[in-house]
Amino acid sequence: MSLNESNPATQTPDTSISESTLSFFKALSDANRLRVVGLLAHRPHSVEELATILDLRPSTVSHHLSKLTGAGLAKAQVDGHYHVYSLHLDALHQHAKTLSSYEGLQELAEIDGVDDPFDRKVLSTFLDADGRIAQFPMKRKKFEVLLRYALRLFEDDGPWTEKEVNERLETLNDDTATLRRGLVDHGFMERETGGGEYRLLASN
Amino acid sequence: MSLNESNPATQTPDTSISESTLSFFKALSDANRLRVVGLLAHRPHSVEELATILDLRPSTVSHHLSKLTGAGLAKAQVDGHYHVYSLHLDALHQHAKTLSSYEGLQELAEIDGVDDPFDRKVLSTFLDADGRIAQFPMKRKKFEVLLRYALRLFEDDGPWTEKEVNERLETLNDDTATLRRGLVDHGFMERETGGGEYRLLASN
DNA sequence: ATAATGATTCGAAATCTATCGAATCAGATA
DNA sequence: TATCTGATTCGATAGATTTCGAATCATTAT
Repeated sequence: MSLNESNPATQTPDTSISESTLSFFKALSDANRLRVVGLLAHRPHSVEELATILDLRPSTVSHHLSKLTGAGLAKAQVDGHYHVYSLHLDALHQHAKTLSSYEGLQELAEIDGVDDPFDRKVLSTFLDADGRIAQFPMKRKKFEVLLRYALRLFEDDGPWTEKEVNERLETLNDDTATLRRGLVDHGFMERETGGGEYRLLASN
Repeated sequence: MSLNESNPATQTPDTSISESTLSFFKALSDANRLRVVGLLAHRPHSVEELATILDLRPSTVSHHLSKLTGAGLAKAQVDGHYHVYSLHLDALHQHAKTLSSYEGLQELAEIDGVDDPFDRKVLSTFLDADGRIAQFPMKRKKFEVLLRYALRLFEDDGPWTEKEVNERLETLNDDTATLRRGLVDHGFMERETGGGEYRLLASN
């Protein structure tokens, strides 16, 4: 029993992974594009040249080049009506470094859709490999990062009973009371005065 | 006018690129597989665990893992009836190095279907980026590597007239006489006594 | 201005890939 | 031995990718 199963809010698709890493590998996952990179490593080439060497139509080469530039691997320099493409080494070296470092690799499994570097850092510190909260941080600011992380369990329309809230929070940590009180005290949720049900506050 | 156009022998498909490089990038060109790598970078996981975390069926995860192991990125350790997968860092570091070094990148455009390391070295030295012979080596052994490279222009059934032979060799170097004589003198081709046409000798 | 050339975009066809469920296989357990 | 559980393999399907040719753009040449 883990995250992601009966819970609608955890059905997050593959929006994880620094989008750029994926497009980087996708760009290099085709034989012809690898050859293009090899050719550009020798010297810059125009689209037509590449088309002749690779025995492909210019439109096809253009398509490949757009994937490479999209991944930051190549850049075009317009000269006359030739578009001369050359390699852009920065992206290559950066991703090569990711592959060489252990931390870089671990970040590939980082939490979905979290862009802020501070948030990523906090989450990678306090979540275990299964995405559960391993330990609560002392600092208020870090605790709030975890609370925002917990909010993704409540993306459907509320309100929810305390029992429902607890069930969802339990996928993150057994100490549901701390989490539930945290959500209220830090202004992410409110408890209705009437039935005592919970709902989200705006701004989320 | 370059290699690869009206010539049947140059219609070589994408058999270039150290097959392993391509499968490496293909293995990492999927969001879920990247997440698997990230998870394995934290600690080894069983198929079932991964399936739960990623919210995929075990059969799907199995499929992904077979791609990763096929690329040398992961390896399974059978324990009980659990298959515990862990990262295999060697492949990662090796390919990361390819990406960081200029020569490594250039080899991505290396010549189709040449496996022998010595041959690859010679060809990368004496061919230009378009696959033409930039210069003739002095050493007999290296010259023969180029002659074997030239043989791929004659994969259809001969014989060919001297004019036809020259036309094909011209795609490699303007000095067709040197190449043509080389092919004969080193025993790759023979000239018929009758009509003077050229044909291949066996062993090729 | 008109034509020509190289590049890109668009739409369509063929191929490949990710994913699932069902069937099978292999240890472990009763 | 029979059964259960986790892993793999197989077949099917929906979706993505590669590739082409035709149409369009932009820039140079006539």
